[in-house]
Amino acid sequence: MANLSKKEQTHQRILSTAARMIRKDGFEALAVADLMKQAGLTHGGFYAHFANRDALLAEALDYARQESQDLLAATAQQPTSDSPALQRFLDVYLSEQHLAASPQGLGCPVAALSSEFHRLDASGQTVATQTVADLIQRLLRAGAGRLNADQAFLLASAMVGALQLARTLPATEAPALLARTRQQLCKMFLSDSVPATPAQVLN
Amino acid sequence: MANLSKKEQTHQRILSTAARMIRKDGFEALAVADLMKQAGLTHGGFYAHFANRDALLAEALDYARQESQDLLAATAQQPTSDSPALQRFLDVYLSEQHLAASPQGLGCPVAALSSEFHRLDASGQTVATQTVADLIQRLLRAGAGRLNADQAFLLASAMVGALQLARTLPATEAPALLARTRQQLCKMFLSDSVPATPAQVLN
DNA sequence: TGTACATCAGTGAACGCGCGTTCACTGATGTAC
DNA sequence: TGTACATCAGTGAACGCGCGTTCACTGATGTAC
Repeated sequence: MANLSKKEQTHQRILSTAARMIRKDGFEALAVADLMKQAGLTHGGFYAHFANRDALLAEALDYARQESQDLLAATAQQPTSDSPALQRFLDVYLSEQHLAASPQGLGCPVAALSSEFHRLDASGQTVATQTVADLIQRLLRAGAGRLNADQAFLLASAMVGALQLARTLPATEAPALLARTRQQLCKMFLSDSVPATPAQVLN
Repeated sequence: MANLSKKEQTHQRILSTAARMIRKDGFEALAVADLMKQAGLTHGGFYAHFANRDALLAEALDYARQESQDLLAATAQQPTSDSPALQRFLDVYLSEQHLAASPQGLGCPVAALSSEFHRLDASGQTVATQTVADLIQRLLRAGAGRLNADQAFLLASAMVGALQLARTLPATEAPALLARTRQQLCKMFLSDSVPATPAQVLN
């Protein structure tokens, strides 16, 4: 970040702004003039930084992916905790803060945008695929041998789906529901000794 | 359907068209003039049927909810099968056909649209909440005592998330991945006798 | 150190276009007598 | 049965607006001498 030219700094600022906007309001709602205004610029300069709006969307998603990855890594790798990495990942991902993140333009872009990925252009699709693969990879790494690829995919699906459904249900119930979902997933994927049939987990 | 007036028939035709369009391209992409054209009408007549575009979106989501509910009920209640209702529900929901449904404007509207629900207006939110609650209720009923509410929410999250993530991953891998996800979920939520720790299920 | 000039990131007016919405009108339908 | 009229679903021109994109220009920066 230190050796960026002024233009590169501006480029990053536009991307950072766009990464927030797409998570808040979706890809389609992002207007070039609005983006540039929010980044403190005028709309004409946009095309000195990006070939067109579609290219910006792909770059912004990639920026959000990295940002979210850095944040989750930083939060989950606090050395104070001695719980398993996967447990900490679940705690952060299914937290009340993360539930509230995407309306603020923060948090995991998959949870914010996954049902819109298939409308991106070809290069956007590539970034989207990588973003999903990234999330699964991070779970695999956090699982540290506890998970295989299929289990990581299922866990990622459940986590992403849980955030999206919880956001749609009444705000009064959502946080508690999400907390209980986290407990279920922890018991299913983190208890080595205890068998984890749902009936046993919850009754 | 038999006793509908001509205007009511037109209304249903617009809704049916809109329900397909939103699942295919999302809420934001639906243009009033395009919708009316696809329904075989001119755009001016739109406002004799709906207060405005937002009201149409809410009604179209509700139409898609009912349509998807009817279809799933019909498919899953085939009397030829003697497998549990929940198993049949999972088989249909995580099928290759359902994976391919939303790009065609068919299938479960939650799987097609869940990350866009929070951008609907107030009455749209109400329908969205009901649509999600509906999906969970159908799982509860299909579970027939096997599931409690929290388990149904987790299962719904996993199913919706799995479809969305599978759609983003390479099309060559997606169907097989989804099939293995279905197997995992069946073993986790349908085996009464066998303990279902993921490690045991898959290794 | 001071002046002249090239570079180029960012500006803002302008473009063609499609959007949601309005409204005066048309023409088919069905009722009144 | 036949004519006159009211109803009203649907038409299509028009509106103001914001969109993505273009491009001639500005003015700050840094290099050459």
